[in-house]
Amino acid sequence: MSSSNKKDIGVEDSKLKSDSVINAEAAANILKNMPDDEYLYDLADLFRIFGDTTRIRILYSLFDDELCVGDISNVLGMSQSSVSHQLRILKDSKLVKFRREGKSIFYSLDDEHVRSILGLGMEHLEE
Amino acid sequence: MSSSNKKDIGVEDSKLKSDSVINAEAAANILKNMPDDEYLYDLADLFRIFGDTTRIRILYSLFDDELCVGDISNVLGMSQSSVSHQLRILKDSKLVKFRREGKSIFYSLDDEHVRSILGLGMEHLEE
DNA sequence: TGAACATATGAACAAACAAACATATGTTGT
DNA sequence: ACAACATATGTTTGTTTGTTCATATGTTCA
Repeated sequence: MSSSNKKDIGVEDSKLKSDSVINAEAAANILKNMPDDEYLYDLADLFRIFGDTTRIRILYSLFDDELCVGDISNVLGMSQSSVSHQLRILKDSKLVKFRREGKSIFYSLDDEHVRSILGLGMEHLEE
Repeated sequence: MSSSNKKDIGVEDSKLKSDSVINAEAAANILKNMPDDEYLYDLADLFRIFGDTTRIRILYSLFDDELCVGDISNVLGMSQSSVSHQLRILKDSKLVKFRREGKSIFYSLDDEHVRSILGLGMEHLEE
């Protein structure tokens, strides 16, 4: 804590917004409407998954169809180990699912949120 | 959702590595439909911004109304420096905008994508 | 059962990053 | 111009994290 949270509020301004610090009631209201910290932590965790180029590329390679690990490695020109490590992260976050077929394991996007989140991100970039 | 059309492939395609299941044409098609690397890098950059609890909390504190830096510090119980550093990152990514009013600088969400991206993330968590 | 193949996992290392501290920039009122 | 205030920024530091290498697990087929 470094600054006081009270100052001379403008005489003509009865609304919340002014050129001074908000009051304690408004602050409490903000905190009340905010999800609890654990939830926000999970949310940040989720977006952190999307925050890596390798994982983004993996997700995009799975956009239309499932692929096995070796295919992803070949398509993206990455090592099998690296792809597998990242797939585990994507799997733990329920962003991809998998099915085994013989020696291969096929990965695919787990739900529609993945596509829509990627889509919204792209929309934001186009501005 | 398509999922089971990759069986008898890769056998006669000598260009493929041994662990490939899809053929070269399919692989080329995936790459063709994928945004270029620079774009994907920007996309990962954008989501990385959301991938931190501090920034998520800042964004949520701005969900309904603008706030100045000191208000955010007080509401979230964080140092002014830390908030300011993170606001710069949010500002550079066009996730928040600001206006000066006297000594204070008021920050607010820059566009509706911020709210919708957060919303989609929350939807994904509820499953 | 053993060999070949496909994927997963553990450990080590370097790069990226957020928080803390100190300091600088910019604004207002006296 | 000076003092007080609000915010921004440079630097250091401890932590997180993605990649690589080596190895383990698991599957198929002869």
